[in-house]
Amino acid sequence: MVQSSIIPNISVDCVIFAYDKGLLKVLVRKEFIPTAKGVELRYKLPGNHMLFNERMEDTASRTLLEQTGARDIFMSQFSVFSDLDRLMRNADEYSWIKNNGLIHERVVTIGFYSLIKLNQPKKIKLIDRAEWKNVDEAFDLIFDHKDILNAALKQLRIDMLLHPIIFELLPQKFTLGQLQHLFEIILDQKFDKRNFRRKISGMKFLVATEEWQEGVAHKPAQLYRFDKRLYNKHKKENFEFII
Amino acid sequence: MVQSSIIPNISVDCVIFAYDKGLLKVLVRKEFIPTAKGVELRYKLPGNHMLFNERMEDTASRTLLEQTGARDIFMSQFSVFSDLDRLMRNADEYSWIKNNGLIHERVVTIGFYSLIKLNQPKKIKLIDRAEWKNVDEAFDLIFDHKDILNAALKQLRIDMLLHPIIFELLPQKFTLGQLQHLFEIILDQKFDKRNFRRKISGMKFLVATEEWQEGVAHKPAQLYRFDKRLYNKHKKENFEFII
DNA sequence: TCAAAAGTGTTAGAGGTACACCCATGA
DNA sequence: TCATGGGTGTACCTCTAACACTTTTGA
Repeated sequence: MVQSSIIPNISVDCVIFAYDKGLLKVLVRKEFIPTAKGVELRYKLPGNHMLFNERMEDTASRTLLEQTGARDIFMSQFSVFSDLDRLMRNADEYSWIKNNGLIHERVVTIGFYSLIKLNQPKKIKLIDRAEWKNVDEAFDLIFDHKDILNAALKQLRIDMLLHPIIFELLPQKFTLGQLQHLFEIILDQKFDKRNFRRKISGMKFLVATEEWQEGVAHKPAQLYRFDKRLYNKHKKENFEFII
Repeated sequence: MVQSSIIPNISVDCVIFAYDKGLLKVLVRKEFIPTAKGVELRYKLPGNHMLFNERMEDTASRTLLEQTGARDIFMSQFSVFSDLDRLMRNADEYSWIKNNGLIHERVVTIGFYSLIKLNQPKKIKLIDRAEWKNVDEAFDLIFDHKDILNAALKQLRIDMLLHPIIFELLPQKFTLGQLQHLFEIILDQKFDKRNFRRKISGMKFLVATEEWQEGVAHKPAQLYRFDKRLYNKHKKENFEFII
């Protein structure tokens, strides 16, 4: 891809969430920023400038593919960030990215958030310098990327109550305990186990498989899966997901 | 403002809603497009290219001010439109806007929707060629503006259930009948009058004034107002609006 | 045998839904 | 006096919230 095909004033930034070992993770890229005090390690969200022959969704897919090696990842455009000083809040960060030659003084960025299954079925291969960070430990992000992350989380919290997107973070087959726990960590709110399961069991599109957990030091849980077809049938009547 | 300060690839389009005589209106601009068959009357949403020294909200405010003469109008950024052919789906429309000299081949537009009080308290003065159209009669919009309008409506329907924004469309003092009717026409759904009023009366931030409707050919209704302070107090406990 | 999560019912209260009549006003 | 929307109460039912114990497994 040639340099000239880049739209200089528009970029797409991706907030890629994953659920791993009971924690909500976000994908960040390590960057080493030279400052007066020496080289500082900072993080940024993955992103790219939009190309002239791309829709914003294409730029987002390209970024996801580039960072994780995965295609067909769930993504949702949630907000735009256009503050005049968004790249210039910190002089060191700005001169660093300016020196990388990729950037115009004024870049409006379109925020996408993505949900990705870490285990199955697609293999995830992070590129060099990309890493998963716990969402609540991702503070030292450059530019306005912390704002973007917070806005993504806020949108995710709304969307997950209205649409069945939470399953994008879980393996194909999961336990109700995992499902409940994932709700709890994203919403930062505890649910009563029995009430949660009663509500869930009213959802016809959550179907029990004949498989059980293995190798756990407690009573193994039955595995469930999300049935998209059943969901599409039922949502017409039920209007939406609504947990 | 000089031409050179325009960012050529980014625009903001505004879907401005209003409630008038029991109908939901949207502001459109008349455009006369020369075609092989003669001059055709088409409509477009108001919008502007972003300037280099503007945030997207500034571009939106500028557009609102320019079209209606009003400031401090409620607005909300809801989506971005970046399809490659979004300005070129129709050759006549494209050559018309290209001849107006304002446009680059590739423009990504940021969609805002606005809610505006037609009667009070600010005086609305539409500029030439702007007019209110019933939302369900706004079909012949150019470019992808019909898509933008539909997306705005969809977002409005979600937002109005979660946040107390519906009052932005009503006069400062309104009847419960108006409020219910406005819900009904936006959501395209009927509500039971008694149940609606019971629910409403649980909302402490909707306060009855000591004024009544005048000049109506039926029993005059009591006027209510939305109290933002009370809302801000109560929402902490109640989490949100949620109708 | 211990620790850890799975799995399961009941009750009380709150909130939702469905439904019909009289009232005040201007035309 | 008629048409129009305003204003009101009740009964049923569903959903929510709160709560504790037994089971199965690996370590």
